[in-house]
This record gives sequence, C-alpha cells and structure tokens, in this order.
Amino acid sequence: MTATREDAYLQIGEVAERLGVTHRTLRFYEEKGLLKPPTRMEGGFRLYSEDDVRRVERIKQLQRLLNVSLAEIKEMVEAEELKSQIRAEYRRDADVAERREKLQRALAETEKQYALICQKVEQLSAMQDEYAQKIAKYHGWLAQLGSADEATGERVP
Amino acid sequence: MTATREDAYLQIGEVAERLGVTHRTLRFYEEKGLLKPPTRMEGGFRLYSEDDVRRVERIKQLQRLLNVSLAEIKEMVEAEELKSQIRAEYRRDADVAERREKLQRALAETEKQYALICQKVEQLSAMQDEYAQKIAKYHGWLAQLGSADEATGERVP
DNA sequence: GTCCACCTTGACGTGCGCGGAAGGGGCGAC
DNA sequence: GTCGCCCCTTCCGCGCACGTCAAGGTGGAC
Repeated sequence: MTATREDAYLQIGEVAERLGVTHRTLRFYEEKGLLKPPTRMEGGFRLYSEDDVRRVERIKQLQRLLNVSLAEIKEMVEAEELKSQIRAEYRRDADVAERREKLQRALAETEKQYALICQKVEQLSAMQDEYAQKIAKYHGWLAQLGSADEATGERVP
Repeated sequence: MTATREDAYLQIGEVAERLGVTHRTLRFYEEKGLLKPPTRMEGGFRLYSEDDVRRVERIKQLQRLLNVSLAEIKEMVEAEELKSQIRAEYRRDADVAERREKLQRALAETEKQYALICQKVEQLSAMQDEYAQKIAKYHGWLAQLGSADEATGERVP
C-alpha cells in the first residue's frame, strides 16, 4: 500500500513525457502558481502525484479549448481547489456557514466559467454550420462542373 | 452610385474604431499578408473596402474561436480568397479543368478547417457537460447544507 | 494661409509562454 | 568509488502579436 503510493509519484521527466510537455513548462507553472509545489525527494527532486498530473492536464485542456491566459486559468483551477478544500474540511467540524460561503464562491466561479464555455460553444457551432453550408455549396458547384463539361449554362455565383 | 462607392471606403482609423482594433494591428496584418494592400488616396492614406473590413472581422473571429496562429489564419483566409478568384474568373473563358482544380483545393482546405472546428466543438461540448454536472452537484450540496442547518440560507437557485 | 486631426513609415519596446544553456548536485548500477 | 543519467536553480533569449514613440506628410475647415 505504501509501495503503491510511492510508485504513484513521478519525477518531472516522466510527467513531462506522459503529458507531452517539457520540464520547463512544469516548473514554469509552478513558478506562476498554477501548480502547488510538489513534494520533494531528499535530494530535492520533485515528486508529482496523480493529482498533480491531472492538474496539468486540466491546465492544458483549458488552454487549448478556451484560449485564455495562464493568469485566468490560475483563477479557474484555484476555484477547483476550493472544492477539494471543502471535501477535506467536510469530516472536520468546520463551520457550516463558512462551508456554505466557500461552496457559493466555488459555484459562482464555476457558473462564470460555464457561461464562457456556453458562449464559445454557441459561436463555434454557428461557425460549424457556416462551414457545412460552404462545403455543400462547393460540392454543388463541382457537380455542375462535372455534369456540364460541355453544356455550360449553369450558375456559379 | 459612384458616390456610395466612395463613401463605402473607410480610413484606417474608422476601421479600427468599428472593429475595436488599433491601426497598428491593421498595418501588421497587411505586413504579414493576411490583408491584401488596400487602395490608397492620392496622399497615401489607406482606403479600406467593406470586403477588407469583413476580412479583418473574419481574422479576429478565427483568432478568438480557434486559437490558432496568424500564420495558420493566413492560410485559412487565402483559401477563402480562392473562392473569390473563381467567381471573378467565372465570366471569362477560364478553363473548366482549372476551375475544378481550384474548387477542389478550396474544398479540401475548407473541409480541413471544418474538421478542426468539429473537433473543437466536440471537446468543448464535453467540457460543457462536465461543468453542468459540477454545477448540479454544487446545488445539491448547498441544498443539503441549507436543509440540515435549518434555514438561514436563502440563495439556492 | 493656418490649424489640427488624421495619416505615413520606421524602429524599438512589451507581455506572454515558454526555450535553452551554464554550472552544479543527486541517484542507481556497476 | 565512479559512471551516466536525471535533476536542481539561475538567468538570458526567443517568437508571437502587437504597443509605442519619433518625425514628418495630408486633408479639410476656417
């Protein structure tokens, strides 16, 4: 059990290879506060947990899909961190009012992000439709060209 | 008619204000070949047509939604330019085979872009679902807290 | 003519998101 | 021990997408 736990920890190079990023990127995220400082070996080597790895994946996902700055992504992942805090505190005798406040903050942030995503999906879907129509038009024109090789009386705008 | 045509041309500052970009951005796009050099007044002032304006809007849209480099966007808008060329050549006695080839190139590029958009929409939709579930969970937890604590909470939408 | 807002080119500066090299230390195998 | 590889911090550099400043030309109103 302790063995599996220790095996679960990865050095920076392994994480980098797994996720297709460089060790520089991981250290950079740590510098910028997007990643909490990972645990270390005695000699100072960083040891990343599976949670850490998931966090990096999340960051990359947000970056790819939402096109927002790392500063904004930092706020986003910090909101997710709140959730973990709430979970951790759940067993203890944390104040109910305090827990609710945290939940509401996390919820508000999540809803903000959700709205952003919805907006993006909407716009992208519109663009998708637009492209589908363009493709249909091209196919139409090509069909005309194909059938009317000598009989040229068709309309191509 | 000539009057409306001339009125339709805009100076760089007007375009910038309309689109919420700076004149530097417009010049930059021109330098990089994303915008074809606009017509000029005698004194050298740039005069942008409505087509030019739409082109800039398009560039900005692609940038916002697809998160790709200007170099890639250049290729995309160049593909759209092919379509205009085909239109322009239609009246003339352009070779049918040549026109078909251009159409097919334009179609191929458009389909490539379409695939990219589909992929993005898919991933973003998945993320959207994920967030919707998260929000539902938060609401559930808040409801639990609210009922267990017997009612100082009011905001559980 | 004069004024002033707007335009021109050119060149250097900036913030972001890392890249890469220097100089040094840790770790496991032999 | 020592060899080789991976890791550490520090610091300068780079590409992208512009921002910004300088020095001057243009255009229409008065």
